[in-house]
Amino acid sequence: MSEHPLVKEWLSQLQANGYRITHARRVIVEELVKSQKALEPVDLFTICRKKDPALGLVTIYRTLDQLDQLGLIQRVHQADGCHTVMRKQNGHEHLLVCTSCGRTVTFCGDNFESLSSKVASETGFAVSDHMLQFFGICPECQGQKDGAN
Amino acid sequence: MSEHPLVKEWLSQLQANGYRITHARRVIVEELVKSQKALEPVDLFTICRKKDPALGLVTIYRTLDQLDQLGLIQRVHQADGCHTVMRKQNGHEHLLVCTSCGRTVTFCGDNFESLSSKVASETGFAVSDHMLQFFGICPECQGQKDGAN
DNA sequence: TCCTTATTGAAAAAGAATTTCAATACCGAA
DNA sequence: TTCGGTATTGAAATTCTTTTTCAATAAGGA
Ligand SMILES: [Mn+2]
Ligand SMILES: [Mn+2]
Ligand SMILES: [Zn+2]
Ligand SMILES: [Zn+2]
Repeated sequence: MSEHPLVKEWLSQLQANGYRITHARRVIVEELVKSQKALEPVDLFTICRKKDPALGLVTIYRTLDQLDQLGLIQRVHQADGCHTVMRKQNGHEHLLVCTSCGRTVTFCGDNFESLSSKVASETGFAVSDHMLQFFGICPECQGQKDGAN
Repeated sequence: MSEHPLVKEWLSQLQANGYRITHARRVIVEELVKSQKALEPVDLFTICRKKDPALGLVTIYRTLDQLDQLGLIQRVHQADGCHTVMRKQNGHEHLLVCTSCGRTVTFCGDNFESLSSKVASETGFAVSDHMLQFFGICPECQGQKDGAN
């Protein structure tokens, strides 16, 4: 029952940017914040509908756009495209994604300082950002396939 | 006029996998191999149509699928999705993508050996792969905005 | 050259995302 | 608390992308 502190934070951010706090937005934010899986818009729609049967898919798309503009969510890259989203991690955190079920965990410890400046000077590009993800099979999915584990 | 050696290589690979070498496939492969930019299917279609005005967009999609299955191309991740493709680099090479024009160069030098095994043991995931891209502005696009450079 | 069949492009269909619009819910001002 | 302006909503229509179907064609081995 306890409300995830990020929900309050996100709703405040929306409000601070001139958006109203509506029932639809609250439901969507709650589900996005708590999800441990990368979700497609239509997945999120299905989940949110259980809390608000009148919700429209179009509101999912609109709200995702808004949260994206506020930098609160990110697309998750997978072999077949970037159709899922998750809440954005801190700058130094990246995603490890289960290719079987979409479950994610985060990790940090990458350090591209020297590599990116080396690449920048060699190519003339002004390097401003990076995207890093690890892929693998989560413990639960390993168990299902291997039997006893 | 000289033909890119990769064209021959890709066509051989297609043939080795039971595909016929057709005019459409040759044109598509030539353009993909030579492109320095990440391309959307419809971009590739427009480009290839200049060499083969009868080409159908559906053949672009089909050929991209085949090349993808052979591991010859990869999706390029960008902030708004993964709608573009490029030829795949060697395992240790990654893409630096211009967020303004899509031009790409490659770099290597990342080393996730120890990080990925650390993450694996901490999370229980079987980590098998990673995806890394750098983003920035290429020299040409820098010049256009800044004036003299 | 001939024959088999993989491949093709057009058209239709399916799927995903966006736009339009009238009804409604939010929220600040009385 | 009520009221009123307007941001937000869901349904429907539209647009954009990708896939499927199918008859005609072209690749390439015999
Ligand atoms: Mn990082
Ligand atoms: Mn690497
Ligand atoms: Zn899993
Ligand atoms: Zn991606």
